[in-house]
Amino acid sequence: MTLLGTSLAPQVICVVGPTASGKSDLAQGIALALGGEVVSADSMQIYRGMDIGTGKVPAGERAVPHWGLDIVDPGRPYSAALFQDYARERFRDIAARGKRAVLCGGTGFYVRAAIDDYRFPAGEQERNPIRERYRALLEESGPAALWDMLNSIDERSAAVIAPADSKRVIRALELAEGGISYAQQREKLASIPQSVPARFVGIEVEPALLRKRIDARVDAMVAQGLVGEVKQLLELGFREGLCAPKAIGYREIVAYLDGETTLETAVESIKVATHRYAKRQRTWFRKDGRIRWINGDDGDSQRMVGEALALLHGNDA
RNA sequence: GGUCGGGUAGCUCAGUUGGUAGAGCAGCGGACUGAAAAUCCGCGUGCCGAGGGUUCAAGUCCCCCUCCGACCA
Repeated sequence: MTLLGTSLAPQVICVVGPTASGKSDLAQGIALALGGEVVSADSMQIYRGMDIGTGKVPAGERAVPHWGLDIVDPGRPYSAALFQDYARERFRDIAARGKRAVLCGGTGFYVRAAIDDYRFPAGEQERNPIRERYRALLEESGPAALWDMLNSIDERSAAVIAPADSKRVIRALELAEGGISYAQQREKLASIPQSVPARFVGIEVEPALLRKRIDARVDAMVAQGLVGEVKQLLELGFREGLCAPKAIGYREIVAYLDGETTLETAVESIKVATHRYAKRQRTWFRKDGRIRWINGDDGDSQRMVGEALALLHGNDA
């Protein structure tokens, strides 16, 4: 919208798909071909020091600038709202230099926050006393009591949130204190307009094949020193973080280092958790009609880049 | 070779006094406006190892075969 006026409106190219589908290579390949720069939309790659387990493209393999990596310490909370600001700043900056932004995301929520007209209520802060209060309440009274509470304050929101979904119950309570209705926000969801000019390319991989690829990737991460990486993070107070310690691959290795499981079962759990994560990603992206899908079964990124470019050009005005 | 266990959903197993089967995990489908790799919701037809028998009716009882495990030789 702000970039109208040129026939060459530099649309952001979004590369999406489940983990291990080959997004990073495809995004970089497209950026290379178009003189672009990659902006990662990944809720875990933003953290410094979480490299192996998040599958960050190693610094030595970055042929174009990569943004959205290592922007915050693992102890810090982060959010889709912060990413929205960050990504849009990057888009502007990249465009100002005459380059093309290639958003590469596995975190569907972040992709939508960056591209679509999501309006997050103001007032974000690092330590959220209201949230902490409700969290404490959840601890002592349980999920049902919390939901009942929401139900008495904001019936409509309670109606659309499952009683066990404490995270959203808390968020709705928070919003209610500020006079905002969670339910009302949610109703607008379906009709949110796109606010950043963009094109979408998605990679799909046959599920059974993807699972095998994920398993191999997890084994490779362990071989590359995932355990050591987690140890180092723990020394830096990794446990205190709100989001980062929940990352797949990290929480399981922490459990192993705490002596709660064997390395073998930890690795097995990482694989299973990643399969499920890929499933959720598929579900998320599947419903987005803007995405043009290309097949990534063979993992041939050269071919995928060619196909993606053809697809993008074909639609170009 | 013999004795005892056991062969039931992809995996681990339940299955009451015989009335054609059910959990967990996996998997699949879905939701998702400040945590999203998070959080939550929904989905269980499988030659009950093969064959024969008893019975109105067998995963469940009897016979035989077969496979796995343990023990005895």
